Amino acid sequence: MANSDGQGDSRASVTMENVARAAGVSRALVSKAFRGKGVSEASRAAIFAAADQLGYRHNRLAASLASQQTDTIGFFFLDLYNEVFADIYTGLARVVERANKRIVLAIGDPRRGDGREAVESLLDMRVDAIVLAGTLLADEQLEALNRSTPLVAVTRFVAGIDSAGVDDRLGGRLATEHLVQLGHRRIAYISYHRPEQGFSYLERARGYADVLADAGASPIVAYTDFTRESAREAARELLTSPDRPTAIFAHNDLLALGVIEAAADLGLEVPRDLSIVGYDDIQVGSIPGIGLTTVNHRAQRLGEVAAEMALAPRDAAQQVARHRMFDPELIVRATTGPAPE
Amino acid sequence: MANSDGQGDSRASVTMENVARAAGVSRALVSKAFRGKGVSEASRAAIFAAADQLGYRHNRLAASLASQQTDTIGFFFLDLYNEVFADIYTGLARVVERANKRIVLAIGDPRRGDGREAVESLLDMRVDAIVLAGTLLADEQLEALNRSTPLVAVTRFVAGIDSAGVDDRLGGRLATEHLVQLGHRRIAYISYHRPEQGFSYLERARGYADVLADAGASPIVAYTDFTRESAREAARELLTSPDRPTAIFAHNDLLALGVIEAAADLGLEVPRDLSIVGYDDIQVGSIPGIGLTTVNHRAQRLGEVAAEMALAPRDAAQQVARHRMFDPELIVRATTGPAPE
DNA sequence: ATGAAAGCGCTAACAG
DNA sequence: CTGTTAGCGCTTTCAT
Repeated sequence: MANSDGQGDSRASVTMENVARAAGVSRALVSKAFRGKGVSEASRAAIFAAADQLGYRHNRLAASLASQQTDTIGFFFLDLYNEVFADIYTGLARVVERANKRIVLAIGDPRRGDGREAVESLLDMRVDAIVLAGTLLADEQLEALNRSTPLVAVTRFVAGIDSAGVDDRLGGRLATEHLVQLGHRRIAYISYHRPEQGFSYLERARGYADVLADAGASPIVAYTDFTRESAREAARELLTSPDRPTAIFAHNDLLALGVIEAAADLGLEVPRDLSIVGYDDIQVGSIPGIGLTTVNHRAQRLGEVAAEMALAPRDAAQQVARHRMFDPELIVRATTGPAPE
Repeated sequence: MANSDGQGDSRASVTMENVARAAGVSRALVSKAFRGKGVSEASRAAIFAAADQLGYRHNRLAASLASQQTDTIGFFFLDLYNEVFADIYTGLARVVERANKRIVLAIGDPRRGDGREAVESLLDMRVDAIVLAGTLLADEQLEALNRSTPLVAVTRFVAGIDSAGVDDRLGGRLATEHLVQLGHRRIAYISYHRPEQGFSYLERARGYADVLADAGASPIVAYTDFTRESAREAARELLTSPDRPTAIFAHNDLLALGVIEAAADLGLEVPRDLSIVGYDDIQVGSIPGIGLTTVNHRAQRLGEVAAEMALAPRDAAQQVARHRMFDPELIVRATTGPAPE
């Protein structure tokens, strides 16, 4: 009795044709029944009965090919280790599901390239639109991609591309002002940088620079590759330099966690010896023992807004890109305190 | 000049047929060229030239439909907020990419159901195999699914299903013994429980019970839904009970973080007033300020092993399921200390 | 409401 | 090495 357990092999897939025959109707009718189109109650019943009797499973590949639409939104995000993307996804998924569409994911890796392949894979799948969070692609690359599939960038502003984010310059300012008010003057900024591409997520750095200029202090900037480990190293370097900073503003919370580690590595106490501010307000930052001061941009909402844009057919004639921008909010917790001395 | 920017509309997709015509060859040859089959150098060049001149993009939908294979592994994981899945994914992706296959993801949500729909979506996509991490589906459901598409369960053992994991009973024992050795007797366990399904991830709890029995102590168990918030509540309840535990062993690190929060909520100092042990050894657990004592199971490796199984065609005639089991390791950090008194 | 026929864009034998 | 001929499983007019 090799393999004859009722359910059968299921290797040879059951097709609509089979269901149609079993239900005594045409293939077209089965198709309609499955998509909730007008079908008589009798047929519908017969069809569904036949379908699950045969163990029929709708083949989305074939359906998408035939209908020329996938009803799917692609979502690329940079890093599975950065919780902020979970927030964005949560908001996105909520809206996309409500619209009865699907999401297909492509995950990048800040340690390995700019995620171009991951995004390409989304294009290959013929998604209706792509939402990008934390993309490392250059502006021109994004603009090129946008020509073949509508893009929505989260937390990133590029002229011709729809986007959702907060005013990062203001965010950078809030963070830095907070530190200045606490008496800090030697304030470093840990950023992302990809020299070969000639771009960065610059606005936060601008806000930082604005405030330092007003305070008559000079910027100290270190670069990372968007991983906690690299932030840890960058911070270590900063903190072992002759005139070490008394505060560090990290481009995001993940990097800030790296800074916290570096401080501990060097036996510095936070915030007594070093104040730290992040950006994103990820959940782990609020855990007692971390208590990270940060800038909140309501990532879930950004995901929702991005989803709405991705779902809304951009009006005819490539109208001008839509940019939705909100205000960030400073969240003061335990990693910031008065400057030493 | 409405929209005539060279690149064209790209709405009307370029097909293989177009490329073939432009290159002066047959459609079949284009197909071969794109799949690295034997094609003369001349044709190959002409084809690729024509292809990217026309902006051709290979349609995987059509390809999969025609070839009856997607070369894709589906990966379901429970929760985007639990870093352990990032580790598993990392290992999985490494192996799958090396094999030149693709991964399609389906993400669950412990707050909303058992992820059945997410897994179904993977089946709809006709993936070659599905790797499940943190699935909440019942054994029978998994067995049923396994009949239509090969499954590999990570960190979960079901008789008929391939799996990769560590000896959780041993892991539970290691964690609990550690606490007993520190003098704790009132040790609670925070678990996952889904009563309506009649199953749990039980092995860790068994290890815990084993040790408590040996120590002559009695178990104290609380249930959660696998979210940090619910662990926080469960712990709060435990910690405000008349004879509160001096130690809590959480089913995983994410839940342990919730316990840490609860302790802080109640003004309890860790580990002076309360010792905490997690399971998974996620990265954030090692951050100074958290320093979570935990059990490591090398999640990345589990992902790799699972990928290997998913890629290896299970031998003819449904042979017996393969189970790969490793040994867990206790990692002692700062959240555990001597029992009070 | 239902069915017939014509594809969607590609791959898979099989010839040549 | 190259082309021809059939489909893959479904959706879509367009009749009936």
